[in-house]
Amino acid sequence: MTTILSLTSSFKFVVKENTPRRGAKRSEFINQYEPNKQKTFNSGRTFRFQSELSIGKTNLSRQMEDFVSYVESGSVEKALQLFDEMNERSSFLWNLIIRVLTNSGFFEEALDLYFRMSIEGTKADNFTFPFVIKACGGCLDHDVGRKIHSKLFKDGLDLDLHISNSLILMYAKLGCIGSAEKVFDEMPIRDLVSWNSMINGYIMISDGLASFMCVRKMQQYNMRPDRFTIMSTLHASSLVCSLPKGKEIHALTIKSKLECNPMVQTSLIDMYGKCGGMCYAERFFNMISQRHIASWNAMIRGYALNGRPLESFSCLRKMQENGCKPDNVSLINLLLSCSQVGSVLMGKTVHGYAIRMEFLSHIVLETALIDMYGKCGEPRLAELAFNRMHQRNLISRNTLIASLVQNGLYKDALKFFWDIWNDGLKPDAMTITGILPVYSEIAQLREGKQLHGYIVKSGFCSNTFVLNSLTYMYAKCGDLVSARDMFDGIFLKDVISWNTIIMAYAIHGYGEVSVKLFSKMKKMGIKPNASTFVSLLSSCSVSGMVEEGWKYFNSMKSEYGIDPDIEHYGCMLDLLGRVGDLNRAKQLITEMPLEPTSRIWGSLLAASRRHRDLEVAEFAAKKMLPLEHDNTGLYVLLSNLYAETGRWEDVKRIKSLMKSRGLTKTVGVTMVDVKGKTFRFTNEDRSHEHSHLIYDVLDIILKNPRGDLSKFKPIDLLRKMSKSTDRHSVRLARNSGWRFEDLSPFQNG
DNA sequence: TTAGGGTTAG
Repeated sequence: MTTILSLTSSFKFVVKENTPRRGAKRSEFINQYEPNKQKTFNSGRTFRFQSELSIGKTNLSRQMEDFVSYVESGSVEKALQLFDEMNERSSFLWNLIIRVLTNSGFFEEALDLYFRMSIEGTKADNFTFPFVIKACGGCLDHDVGRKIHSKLFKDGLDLDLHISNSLILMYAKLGCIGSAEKVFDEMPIRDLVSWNSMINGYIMISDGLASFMCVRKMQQYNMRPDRFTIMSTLHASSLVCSLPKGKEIHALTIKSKLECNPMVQTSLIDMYGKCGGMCYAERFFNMISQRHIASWNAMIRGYALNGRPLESFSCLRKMQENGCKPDNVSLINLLLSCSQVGSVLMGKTVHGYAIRMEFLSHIVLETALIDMYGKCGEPRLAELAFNRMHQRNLISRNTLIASLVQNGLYKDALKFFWDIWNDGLKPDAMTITGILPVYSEIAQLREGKQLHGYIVKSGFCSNTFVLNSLTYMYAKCGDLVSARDMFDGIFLKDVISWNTIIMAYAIHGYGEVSVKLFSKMKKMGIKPNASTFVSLLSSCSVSGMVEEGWKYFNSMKSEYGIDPDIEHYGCMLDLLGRVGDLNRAKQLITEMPLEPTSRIWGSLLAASRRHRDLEVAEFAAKKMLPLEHDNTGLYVLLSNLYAETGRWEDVKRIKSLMKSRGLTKTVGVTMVDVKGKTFRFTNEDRSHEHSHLIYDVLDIILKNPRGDLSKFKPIDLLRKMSKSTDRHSVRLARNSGWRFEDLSPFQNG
């Protein structure tokens, strides 16, 4: 027989360990508990097992008393030490030790002790299983969970009230809501906990409506809601973002005399914050006599979620004045406000405070720091914060990848993405949605397709977020057909899916299709948001649909209650500029209720250049210059316009102005991916050995805008090319056995 | 001894 001798406090972080209970042979399992063998768990705890020791001197009843008190107070280490010293362990003692481990979050250890219990000959009973099942849910161990359920079925214990209640929650935690419902339906007797577990189960899978329906059904069975029911339904209200529903539950809380419960109070503030009712949250919060830290934190978060970041900081000050010290959660919530303001200085202050108060390392806080640095435009600081973490998980990696992508550091993002596999982890849907924009930006369709293959293999194909990103990736990489395929394959299309496909057709110049898709979207009952109109107005712009453009622009406020933002005005200006209505464009700028940005003036400038209107161009440039004096594009645009109208003196003036201000022309680079190799080329670039050939084909392509190039067989192209004066390129093409897809512009990629 | 709990990162 082996016993646990001691629990060392060496917090060594073990990334992944295959515990023998997963499909291992029984002998292997027993083997790990050999005398003097040490075992480290994922939690970082290390147990050492030694041969049986006899103590015998201790007064048994006193020992038992101490043991129970350690378990009651959650003193895991002391309880384990005492458990270790006990010679005879009844199922009662085993149940207690498994209970304390599970309730302290040592799920893996609790499961190991459960297996040891049976090996040592003590039978698990109806008191053991609720905690063992909870441990399975805690460490998301689907296999063990199902195996234990089968064993319970065989032993006839599966219908026990407490065991069934635990099974409902375990299945919900594992995302198997169907299994949870089955357990619930088959229960011969259900108590309030059963109903609460099912209600909470729906919350776990983010199904607020199902949760409400379950509450209604529960009331039909004459079950009166308790504080757990109230907390869950408040959570459900936040999930469906329904303030009226939340208020209804607040009324029920008062009726049920549960309003004074601190946890219910926090849930109420949280619900109001998440449903956009901060005034109700404030009113309620001011009524509370004894404010708990969680209530303060819920207020701080509420302000951040409602776009009132500065007030979340004043709330923190008030909290401190009231003698309540901020904790990890307060700082996590504050970081959200820092990101909203985009103030890295405020973020650094929070970071510094966290270090001084010794809140680090804390994985959630550290991840929030990475996110803040990324959103504040400091990807290198995000990376630094990541590198300093003692423990990293998939979420912290995903956050770093998203931060790098947001800030255009695509190569670094890819490196961290591949590191996920190297570190033995598996990317999840969030990783995929984080990294996919990289392939869109660098237009690497081949790699993008490879990732698509991984998505299919990993079963993320039903995830709307993933499919939205794939739609965008294909559209940006020029493969509109695949983009449409992706969109059509989305089972639950959300507003982002529709916005993406509308934008996809817009960027390919098919504005009419975008408009049709918008009508379809409305028919399907999807409510457009501000981004929908950016996509839609861009579509009208690319296709020069002025009337439709105005119609949609005007409907934003009147039909959908959306105030046009600067981006929408920008789209309208692009549209007016494209059709050459410069006067109307100028009028729109003067009439708009927002302060024109350089983007707005830039749009007018580009339009006036296109229509060779020097007067409007100079007007726009004068307005733009104070806002963006270092915008090279502005100077270049103006200089080109002067050149086109033959004002060479002005061209010289602009060029010397650029020189004196230290501005150099930014070169635009186009990248083409051909057979796995990326080629970059710039305007008028003739560095490639086949540049004659390339320019000839380019000429053919340009003469066939919007034409279906696939119908051109290589021989046709060659025939067309043979008419070209450059015989050399044709000969070269024939000799090299050139095919259309072999167009490899410049091999300096 | 039994089950369910507030605010918390992408």
